[in-house]
Amino acid sequence: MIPVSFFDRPSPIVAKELVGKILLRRHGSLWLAAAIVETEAYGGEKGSHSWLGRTPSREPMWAPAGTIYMYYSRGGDSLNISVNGAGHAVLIKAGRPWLDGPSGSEALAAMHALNPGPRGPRPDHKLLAGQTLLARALNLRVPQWTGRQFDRGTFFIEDSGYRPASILRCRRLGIPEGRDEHLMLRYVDEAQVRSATQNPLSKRGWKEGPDYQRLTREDLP
DNA sequence: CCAAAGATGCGCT
DNA sequence: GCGCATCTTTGGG
Repeated sequence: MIPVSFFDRPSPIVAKELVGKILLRRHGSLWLAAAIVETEAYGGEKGSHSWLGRTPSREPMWAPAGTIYMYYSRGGDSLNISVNGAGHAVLIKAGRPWLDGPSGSEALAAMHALNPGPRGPRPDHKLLAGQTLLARALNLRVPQWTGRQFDRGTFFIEDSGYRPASILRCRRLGIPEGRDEHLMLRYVDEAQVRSATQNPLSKRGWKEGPDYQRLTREDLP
C-alpha cells in the first residue's frame, strides 16, 4: 500500500506519479485490479471543484492528504484523492485491467459484470477508459467512499514496480472556457493511450510543445 | 420545490 | 465532431 506521505505533495507531482500505480479493490473473495492510465491535477485555480465553494459534498477536498473525494456528475461517480494544499486533489480519469493482480482473470470477468456495455461486453482496454467507467468497474460509489481513507482490507493503491516509459502531459478535459482550461495538468501513459479518454496525439490541430509534452525517463522518477 | 449546471458516455454522422 | 441521456448537488424562491 502506498504511504499517505505519497499524497502529501503538490497535485501535479502526485498526478504524474500515480500514472502506472495499481488500484486494488476487494469484491467478495476477489481483488479487482486496475493500472492507472490517466490522471488530472486540480489545485486552487478556476476549474477545480474547490473553486466553486466549500460545501459538504466537496469537504473531502480540504481533508488531510490521502483522503478519498468522490462526486457524482453526468450520470456517474468519479474517484479523486486529496493532496497537499487546501482544496487540492487528483482525479483518477482512466485505467486498464491489471491481470497480474491477486485474482488474475477472475477479476477481469467481475469487472466486466460490474460495467457491461450497452450492447454487450466492452473491449478489455475500454473497460476502465473514463472516470465514471472506472468507478463503476471497481464498484466505487460516492456514499460509501467519499471522505474515507484507503484501507488495505477493501481498497488501496499499490506500486507494482511498473514505470511508464513516457507520459503525455496536456490540457484537462471538460473545463469551461475562462476557467484555466489551458493549464497542462493532465497525464497519460503513452504506451496505454488507447485506454485513455482521448488521445492527445491524434487530436486534430494539436502539436507537441504548445499542446502536449512528452515526459520521458529523465523527467520521471 | 425546482431549475440549471456539471472535471461524462454513447450513438450517430 | 455533435447532440442527447444521465441524475446528483446546489442555490434561489
